[in-house]
Amino acid sequence: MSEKISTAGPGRKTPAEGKDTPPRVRLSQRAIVATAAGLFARQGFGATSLDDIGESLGVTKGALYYHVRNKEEILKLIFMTVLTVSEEPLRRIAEAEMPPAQKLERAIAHHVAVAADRSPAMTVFYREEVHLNGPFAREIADRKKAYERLFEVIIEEGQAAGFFRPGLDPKIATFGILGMCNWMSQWYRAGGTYGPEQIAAMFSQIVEGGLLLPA
Amino acid sequence: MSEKISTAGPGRKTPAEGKDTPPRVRLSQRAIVATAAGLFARQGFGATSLDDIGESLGVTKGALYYHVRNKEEILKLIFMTVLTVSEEPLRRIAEAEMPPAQKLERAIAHHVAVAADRSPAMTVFYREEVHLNGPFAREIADRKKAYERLFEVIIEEGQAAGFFRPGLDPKIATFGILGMCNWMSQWYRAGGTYGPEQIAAMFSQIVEGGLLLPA
DNA sequence: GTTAAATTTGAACGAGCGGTAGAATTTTAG
DNA sequence: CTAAAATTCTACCGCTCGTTCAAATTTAAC
Repeated sequence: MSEKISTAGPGRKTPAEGKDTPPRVRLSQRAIVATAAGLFARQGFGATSLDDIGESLGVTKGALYYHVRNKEEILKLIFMTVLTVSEEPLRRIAEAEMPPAQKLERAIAHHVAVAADRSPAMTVFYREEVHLNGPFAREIADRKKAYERLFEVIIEEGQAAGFFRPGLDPKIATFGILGMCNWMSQWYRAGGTYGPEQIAAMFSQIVEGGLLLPA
Repeated sequence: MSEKISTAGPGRKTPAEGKDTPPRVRLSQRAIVATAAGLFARQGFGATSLDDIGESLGVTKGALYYHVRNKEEILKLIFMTVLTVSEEPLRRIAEAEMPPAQKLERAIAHHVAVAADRSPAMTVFYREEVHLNGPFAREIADRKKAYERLFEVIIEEGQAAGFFRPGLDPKIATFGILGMCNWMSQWYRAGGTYGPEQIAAMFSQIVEGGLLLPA
């Protein structure tokens, strides 16, 4: 799961590299994963062949196997990417000293930002989880649950501090909030009417204040 | 898309049938679709073979082809089922004479009820849409959009009538609400702590009143 | 330029799957 | 019981796809 992540082998660097050689994208594990994420998001994991991925990269599928163990590993790497990008920032927000409402706002903003920024990977993350098996599937499930738990705790704190409506199950509220955000993978497109910040603001408005105007 | 939906052929009825013969489940299009929905939801469309479906029904895969044109049609029928069950009740709610808040509550309750009642089909509906193609894909997309539009209108009406917070884009609000509900396919299990009505009530509470207590 | 490592190619294999057709079996009507 | 219709089974075909591997090619170091 976490062996060699090195992208370039020994015979890879040009003398004048390291600051000005971005013309052609060298085949690498990262490039494969990024391209595959896009294809998986658009066509589905099962419906995307290694030939497809190779073609998108201008390479034969055989070449992929030098950088990646097999198709499953590509999928695994996509999942790892999403979790890696998501977990730590949220943990920092959860641990920060802040009024609950602000914590929740930032957590939502963070989650929406990731959903927007890593849109294809996010789509794969929440659609293709069925294709994971063995201990890795377990690991992902656990970390996902831990991630959700952070939202839960924020809500619990808000309730305990008397800021949030009591009696509302924090688990369900969390499911609702994450549902709102994660559903973005079904409609959000970069360059649309609203950017991530605006979407996050609207979601926060709904979640905190509700649609109803005070009578 | 809508040829023979008949479940039993001419040589099908037993003299004493029609009110007391439910012991063994006869193979039928409906049974195939129901079983397939469960398998598709659990393993994914692409990862479920016709052999799997046949085995779950105690039948060879060849038998399936007497009731269904091909694998794709099974998927199509699942989509039709979801839409058929969802559309009309929501339309009735949208057209009813009711205060906007109540309309929204009923719409949410309806959607949550469908999500809970048709959980596997719903999971397939929102996960395997990529596998549709041609005019059918278009039809589904259009009807889905029309369904969302009904929520949108309810919110617009609420804003116009001065009950709902103005300035909030009804499209985004709709995405948020439907996201909350549809996300149930990722966590809801029948027999859990809360039933559909309770979940719907909590979602309504969040969407209408928000988490924040009036200061 | 030469050499060794790194990377890619091209071809092939084997498994699994969707689909098909005719034979075989079951069911219903008379 | 019999014939016809309905339903299921068995066996098979062709195709796609993931994977492997030795050969060919490119790249980097000296």
